Amino acid sequence: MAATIKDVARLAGVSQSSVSRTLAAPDQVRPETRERVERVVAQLGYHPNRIARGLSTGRTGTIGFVVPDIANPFFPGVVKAAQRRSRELGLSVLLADSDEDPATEIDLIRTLTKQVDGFVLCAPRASDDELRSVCDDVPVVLLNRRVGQLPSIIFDNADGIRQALAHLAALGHRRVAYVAGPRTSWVNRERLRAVRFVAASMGLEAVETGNVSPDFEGGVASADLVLAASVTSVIAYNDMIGLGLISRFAARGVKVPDDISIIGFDDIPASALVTPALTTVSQPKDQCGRVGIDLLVDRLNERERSGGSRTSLPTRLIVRATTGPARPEPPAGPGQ
Amino acid sequence: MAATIKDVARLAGVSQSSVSRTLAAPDQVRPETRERVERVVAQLGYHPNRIARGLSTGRTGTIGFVVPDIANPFFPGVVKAAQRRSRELGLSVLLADSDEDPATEIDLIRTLTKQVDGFVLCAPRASDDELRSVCDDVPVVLLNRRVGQLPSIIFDNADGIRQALAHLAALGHRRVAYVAGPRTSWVNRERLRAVRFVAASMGLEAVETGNVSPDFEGGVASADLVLAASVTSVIAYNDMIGLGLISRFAARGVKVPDDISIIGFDDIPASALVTPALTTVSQPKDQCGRVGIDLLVDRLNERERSGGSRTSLPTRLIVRATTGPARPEPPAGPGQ
DNA sequence: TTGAAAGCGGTACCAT
DNA sequence: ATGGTACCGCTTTCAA
Repeated sequence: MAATIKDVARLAGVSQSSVSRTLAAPDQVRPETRERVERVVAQLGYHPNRIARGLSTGRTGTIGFVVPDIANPFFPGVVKAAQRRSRELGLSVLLADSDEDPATEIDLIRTLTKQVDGFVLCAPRASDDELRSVCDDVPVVLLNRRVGQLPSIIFDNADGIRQALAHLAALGHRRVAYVAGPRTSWVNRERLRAVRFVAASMGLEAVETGNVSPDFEGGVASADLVLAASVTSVIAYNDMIGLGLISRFAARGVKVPDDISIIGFDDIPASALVTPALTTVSQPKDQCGRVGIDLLVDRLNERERSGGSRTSLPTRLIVRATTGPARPEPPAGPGQ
Repeated sequence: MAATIKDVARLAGVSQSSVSRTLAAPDQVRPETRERVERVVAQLGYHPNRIARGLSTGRTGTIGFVVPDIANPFFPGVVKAAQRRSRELGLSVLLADSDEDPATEIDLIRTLTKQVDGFVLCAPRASDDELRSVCDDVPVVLLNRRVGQLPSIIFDNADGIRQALAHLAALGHRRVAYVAGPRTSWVNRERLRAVRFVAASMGLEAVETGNVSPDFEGGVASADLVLAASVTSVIAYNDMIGLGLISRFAARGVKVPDDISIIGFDDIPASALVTPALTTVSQPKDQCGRVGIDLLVDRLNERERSGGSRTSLPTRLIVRATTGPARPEPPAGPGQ
């Protein structure tokens, strides 16, 4: 079996207390003693049992990280960054996948609550009220979701939309479609609002083609609607929809970007790999994951500051091959 | 604070032992007592502290899941399945990302060892010896890697290669290139060996274009080599390389699949999204993740069976748009 | 069937 | 500076 603090104490001829101190507060122990302990620690390859430590300190050294769907290409990047940052801080990450189900999400959190010091909730699907109630029991940081004053990190969606629309306007586009994601999505509402507001302020005409599922199929399904809308450009709720649009446009012989320009959101890995590569609004996933951990750790340490800090991360337009100058005339829709 | 077993015991007017029993072995307590306890449990929303339980039982209810790179599109699918299965079994998953670094990997495992009941090591990068030594301390299941008799789950790479080559042969191809992945990769060696063996047995001519990094850039870099090899078809070590090939071929005006057929490996999500969609050998990621957990749990329970069970999962060719009939003449390479 | 009590491996307070 | 010791929350003998 692995060595315990007792073994170390015995072999070093000191008390458990001294061993514990040597590890936690080396300067509180005489160099002589310290060295003796350290030698034994090294010799035995002793590593304190974090579980046991957790029991007495109340701190587990573990952070719960909840995502709706780890297979969704947006999340791995965030998880990776969070993971890396946690390691730097000597923390572990307990990952939980809620399968996009609000009930599972809450259930997961409740079950794990005592195993972790706090949670980073990535784009949580639960209701505001549920989220609030969870926060009463355990420190939480929200990613990509804002609920009251709870500490959260979001991306500057409005500015992303602004950059996208400015880009299109500069290319001479006047009519742009917005393919909306799930009606229930907080982020979708944010982007939709921004499209309306910014388009108006830029003198662009924004048309909405309705809500679709935020995946490839959703994009495929909305492609014909977009065409029928006689626009020269389209902004998709996310990249998966954008990819679906590209695919369906190709199948219908609509040239991208000659006939129509496409802009996605998220900059998922696949966007750079397709042909033509998708112009997209990138959200700094790594920064998001890192800051998420940092914010949570801050809260863990400074228990006094109960007022949540709300952070906004910049987005950045990445121009690739799906955007180009507007055609003089919009492409003919099927019914024209 | 959250309720403890003491609170429940006091309110129910019984001992801690009875509460513990009510939860662990309900049939060992008088129905009367049980009901009283259960009522209080419900009333207090009591959930046993898994950390504390872990201390006394030596079981944490947590499984360590180590991946080289969660951002590698192959892994999220596996993780998701493992996650789901763990949840079904009431287990939690501690995810660790080694950043493709063997040293980090081992370090991670050592640190986490006492926090978990066992590990599932996904395509571990460490050496055979290191892996063996780890296994002395904690139950481990290997995914996509075989080390001696250690319990492991691999895919039937050879059969995947066989299916791929048979498909190409049926399309009339006679010369096929294999774009190899990292020389150090266990899986690459497996596939390379199979290519040589199976091609020979089918009367196909296999040419090797050398090792490249297993990513998009690797594919791009090898595309011209493939062309110069005057083959009509190519099998890539993995899909990312395949995607790179598609991209570079498109840039060079080489038509896929008319001029050359491409087959990838892994069936990562992006493969289905690109145009033309990539024909690929699919490995059942979900099954892999699920079985990985099951196998580990088996070992956890039946401590006697120390002989490792070695499982092989079937692979399946998914024909999409990058494979077609062989051209009568191979495309002209640059130097011809 | 039930309760008392001894750990599990640490931490931290209190003396010394 | 060091050692003794009472917990942390739960499980698990061992008696009753």
